[in-house]
Amino acid sequence: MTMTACKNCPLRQKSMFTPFTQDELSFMQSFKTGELKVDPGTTILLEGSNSPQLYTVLSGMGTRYKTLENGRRQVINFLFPGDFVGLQAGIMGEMKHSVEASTPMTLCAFRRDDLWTLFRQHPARAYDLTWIAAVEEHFLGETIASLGQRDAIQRIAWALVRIHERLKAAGLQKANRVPLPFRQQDLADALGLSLVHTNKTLKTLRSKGLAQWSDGTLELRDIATLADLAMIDPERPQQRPLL
Amino acid sequence: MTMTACKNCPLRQKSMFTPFTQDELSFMQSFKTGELKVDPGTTILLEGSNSPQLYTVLSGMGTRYKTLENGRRQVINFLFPGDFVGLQAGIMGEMKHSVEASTPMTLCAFRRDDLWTLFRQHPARAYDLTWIAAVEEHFLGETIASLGQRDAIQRIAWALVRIHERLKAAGLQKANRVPLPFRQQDLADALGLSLVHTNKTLKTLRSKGLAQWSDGTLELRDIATLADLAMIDPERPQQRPLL
DNA sequence: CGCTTATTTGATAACGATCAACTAAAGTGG
DNA sequence: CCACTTTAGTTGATCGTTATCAAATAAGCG
Repeated sequence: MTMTACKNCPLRQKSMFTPFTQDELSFMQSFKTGELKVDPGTTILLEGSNSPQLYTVLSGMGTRYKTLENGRRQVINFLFPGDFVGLQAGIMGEMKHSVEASTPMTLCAFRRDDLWTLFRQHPARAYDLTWIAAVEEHFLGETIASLGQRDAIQRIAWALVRIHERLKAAGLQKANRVPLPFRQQDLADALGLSLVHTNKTLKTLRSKGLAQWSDGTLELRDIATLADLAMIDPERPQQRPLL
Repeated sequence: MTMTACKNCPLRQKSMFTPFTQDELSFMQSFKTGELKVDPGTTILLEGSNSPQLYTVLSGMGTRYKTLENGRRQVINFLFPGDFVGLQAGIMGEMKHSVEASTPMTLCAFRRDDLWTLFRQHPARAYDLTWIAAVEEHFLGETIASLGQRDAIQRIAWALVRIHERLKAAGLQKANRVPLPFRQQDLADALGLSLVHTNKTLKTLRSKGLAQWSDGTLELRDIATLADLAMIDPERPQQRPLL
């Protein structure tokens, strides 16, 4: 397999301050075990399973979710290009949630067993990984605050703004439009709202001229008002500090 | 300062599989910069600040929370002995939440700048840190599922069972009783419920003989029924897999 | 002994869930 | 090629869980 480290790999993105050494590059090549291409609807990782793989999303989008005993589904977050998947399983030994593709996806696969080698031999990459974990933890904390303290319209405004930011950062924005190939049910499950109420709330935002989401495309027409509605503190783009 | 690595430090707890080397022990000593003792009500870390410190909780309890612009407060989680605090600030450069002591607390303080040294010189400890971050991320995911998919009585049952488990693991259990020195308002803010409804729901659990929480002590009388009520999948104790 | 904080309880209101039905688009198979 | 099915989105009506308001009790505490 001829390859350089994946172009969209977060381990690469985060490395702008600490460039790869030749040794690291060759290690990355051995760390990567292959690319995975999946169709929409495919379950990439299954709750309770013991996956030997870690992944990086190279393209496509998906959902990370838990299923409760009563059948209800909670989408923990959406997966976008550049996201890292499976660190929990990689490090804890068992998946605590499932991952499903919403679009065709290509993923960069790593061997879990190589994680330890990474830590031993490439502390800068290990630090990158922990940085990623810390950033993710931060977003989960914000999600908790949304579910706990925001009402329906605030939650949806918050989600749309954050998703827009994320996709913009991933370079997928064109004139305030970003691709958002999920169903309303997915957003509802992410925000703890019913499908019906999610639909009606989206209609409200639409009729107010704030945001439009249809045919897999999200367009934010008034980000300032949306951010204000959602009580979002203007967040500087995440950027890793120099070591 | 004469010291060994703190007894309750998670970096020590998690190291049962990879014991400290003499070199590491001496590093831990230099890594630790001191102990912090604070009174109830003290804000240990403030949202938006740029703390140069990381902490480990040695004793006492506290809350980790965010405050929204409208003044509402979301408790992200409770802090118990053994918990690690400030990794986000340590690695991202800025606190995204506040930390406040609910009881007198003693904390073990580390210099943030030493984190990188830790990664470079002690990969096993760095791996421990990432393990901790992954476990925390898992719990946040479960919290999201609770806020999104469980109703009031399920949320409270879930929280009480999880808290009980956590305190038991910390060795604070005595005959199904654990210390829980928080206010009902804290639990309400953690679960996204109003104080009034939290109070009424606790009463329901009490009258059903399932759980009793008063005077800072939580007693679970019927854990099986509570876990069933909360739809908790029986979770094996978190234990780090061998490398 | 007033003052504050935490808990408790009842009454009322509202936000969002649930139920039901309909439209539109996209397969699918005979 | 057209019934038939399935999936996603939309809308209206009703119900219920939970928030909000109000007030009372009780426990520290200067």
